[in-house]
Amino acid sequence: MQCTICPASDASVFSGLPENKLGQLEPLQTTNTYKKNQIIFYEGNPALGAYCISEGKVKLYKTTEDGKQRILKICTSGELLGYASLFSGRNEQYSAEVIEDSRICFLEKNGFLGFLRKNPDTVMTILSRLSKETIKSHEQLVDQTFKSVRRRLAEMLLNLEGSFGKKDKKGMRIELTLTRDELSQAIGATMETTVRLLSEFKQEGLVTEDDRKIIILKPAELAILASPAF
Amino acid sequence: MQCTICPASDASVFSGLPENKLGQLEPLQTTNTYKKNQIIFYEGNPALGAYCISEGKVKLYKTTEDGKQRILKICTSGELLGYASLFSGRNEQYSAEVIEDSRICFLEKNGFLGFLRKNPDTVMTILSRLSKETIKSHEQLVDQTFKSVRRRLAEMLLNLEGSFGKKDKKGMRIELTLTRDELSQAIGATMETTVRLLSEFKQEGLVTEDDRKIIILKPAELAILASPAF
DNA sequence: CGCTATTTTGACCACGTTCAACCGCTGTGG
DNA sequence: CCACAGCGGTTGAACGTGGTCAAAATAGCG
Repeated sequence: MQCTICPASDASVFSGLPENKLGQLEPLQTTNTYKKNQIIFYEGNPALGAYCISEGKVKLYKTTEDGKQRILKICTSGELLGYASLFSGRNEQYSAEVIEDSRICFLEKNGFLGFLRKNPDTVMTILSRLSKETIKSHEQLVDQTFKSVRRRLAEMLLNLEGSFGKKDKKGMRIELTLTRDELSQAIGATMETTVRLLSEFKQEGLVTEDDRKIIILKPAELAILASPAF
Repeated sequence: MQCTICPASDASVFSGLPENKLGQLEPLQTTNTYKKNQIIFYEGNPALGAYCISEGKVKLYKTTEDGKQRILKICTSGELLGYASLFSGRNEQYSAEVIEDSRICFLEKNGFLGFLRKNPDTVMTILSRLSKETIKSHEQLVDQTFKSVRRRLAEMLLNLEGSFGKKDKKGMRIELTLTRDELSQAIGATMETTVRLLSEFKQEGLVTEDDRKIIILKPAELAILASPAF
């Protein structure tokens, strides 16, 4: 895969780079394809480099000692994985698993760092991304501390709509197949409560499902559920 | 305050910079002193610059719509505040309140960014710090999701011991006066449960208190409480 | 078509919150 | 000097959200 013709180049941290700079990036990377359920790396692995998603979807999650998982983020084209561990000199801090067939470019640590040394603008872009990630993570922490599962679920559905929603005859269709387990791991609840709440939402006519994809029927009412009073 | 003689310079993101570079930093900053309970900035304020703690202690916290607070971090000499908002172009994402008389240097946004443009090493140091912060925040999220309050409290006490502990005739004394409210906000629980658990810990002889400071008597046993089984 | 994985439902229970009262200390004004 | 307000801390009782455990139903897949 050539970076210059990568469909994700607009959305990536390399967006805005002149063509010749993008060209310098190419020899540093190796492109791999992954099938659904493949693991890109595990939490605890040494950090070998960064991973740039050219196409596809990846879930990032942490696992507890007793095997429970918490999904931190679902990433898609243009997003960079595993860079915080790289810059902090730590091992990988989460596992990355492909949830939709993907093409992902690996940027080996030293080559990547060398490239960054010559491209301060890209460093600033990465700094901006990482900052947003920290901010997001802090928000998630507050949500997990104070908000009910019901509210976290409503918010998650609206978030997913924002990231993966496609207009559909019935409503906004979330183009992403998550198991109930994954959805519950993304909001920090058990599968059972998530299932119960989701069927409540269905009975209230807020959402429906089609081909294992959730469709948001009444975003405004969901937004009310996601608001302070609940 | 001159950066070249700042007691925090070793611990700061400017550590390792040659003296002349540090000198270039000085005209960019203004030093302020703050008394306990003073607010440095509020969540939602426009991000005007970064704040470098020369001396003292500061709590960073987020507030919910209904006034509840969650402490994200307690910062001390050498730590930089408010930089994630700066790099992401957002408003301040948390409030910063002084919990112990402090001397804090303000680095105005444009001057600071200009300095960084000429000091890529400092940028990489910041990148490393921010990465660690993100990692920490992800860990906190997982803890908040799965661990009991009892366990979070035990871990917090050990963390505080690590950051602020001083050897004492009785044990490790945490040199930090936190109210019960603040301690509970730092672990994401109510004051009542925190009080109850803390008095359990006292009855079990794990900790004691003296002059409003917690003293860890049996770190090993606390560490057991902080481990998976509990 | 049988078998496994995923989802759904039910019953029960506990952790932690909420609400309320009370204690002990400190500072303040009559 | 004492009364009392105010604040931080402590304790008790009741409640409810959400987790656990178990079993059934449904869907996916060889």
